[in-house]
Amino acid sequence: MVNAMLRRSKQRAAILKVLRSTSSHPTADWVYDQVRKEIPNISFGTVYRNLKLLKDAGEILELDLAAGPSRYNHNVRDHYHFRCNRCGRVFDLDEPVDKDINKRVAANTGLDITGHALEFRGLCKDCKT
Amino acid sequence: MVNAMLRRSKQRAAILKVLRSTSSHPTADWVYDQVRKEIPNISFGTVYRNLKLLKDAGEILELDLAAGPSRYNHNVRDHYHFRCNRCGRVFDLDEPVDKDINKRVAANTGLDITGHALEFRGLCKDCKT
DNA sequence: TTAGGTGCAAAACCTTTGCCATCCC
DNA sequence: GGGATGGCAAAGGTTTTGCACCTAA
Repeated sequence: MVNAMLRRSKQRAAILKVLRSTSSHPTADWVYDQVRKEIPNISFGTVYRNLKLLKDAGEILELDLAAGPSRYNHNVRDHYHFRCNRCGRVFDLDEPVDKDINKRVAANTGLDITGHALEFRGLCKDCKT
Repeated sequence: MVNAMLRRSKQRAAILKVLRSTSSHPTADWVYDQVRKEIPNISFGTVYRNLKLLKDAGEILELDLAAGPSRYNHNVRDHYHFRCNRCGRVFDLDEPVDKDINKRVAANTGLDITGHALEFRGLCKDCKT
């Protein structure tokens, strides 16, 4: 519950270094491969444990767009989502979809952008107490 | 590759009915539990197979916000992401974060909104050929 | 000294797949 | 009949966890 004291370890330092060396958002698997170049016998458990510790300590971010099992929906229109932080349920939102933002960001970045996904977070009506 | 012919089956019909009965975005596990009330001996494999078939047929959507393994990032500022449709890599974007949109959507929906995640899709510079 | 950290391996989860019987067209 | 579909179970990929041994403070 309370902040556990984080001790130094070369494994954690190496993991952090690898993460800071890239501008992409690697998977645990990729981090493991990279760190093994420096610490050949590091284990997967250690990588996962440290990613979790670093995340809890606020030193890194886990891409929460990729959280939990797949979810399915019969609504095939383009739309946005809301995910409740407490119960985890996901609902459709009836908000207008911003069709220009793809072009704006494409112009700014030079990337070839075909779409976007937007998910809001908070408490749903049931969980609001 | 070509559209396989979709034949009728009571299992697939039941799965679709369950999905259409809810406004949330259930997991395969939840769908399985619901469908079992009607078809007690349906199997998990059938649920997954049909979710995939229905998705490929465009009848339902898989929430692609929850795709693939977790990804980690040392950038803890609030920021948006770009995911390449071809190579799958994820990058940070240096676009301004819209801080007002949470309030706007909260006002429209009555939900308690604390944040949002925005991810753009397309082809990265390396994959653009 | 000692609580936190590691390596290893097993387990837990979620999803896919192979096999063969069954059903629909 | 023959290809699509289903049930079952095994396998696959990702993440977590228990345990005995280390190590930083």
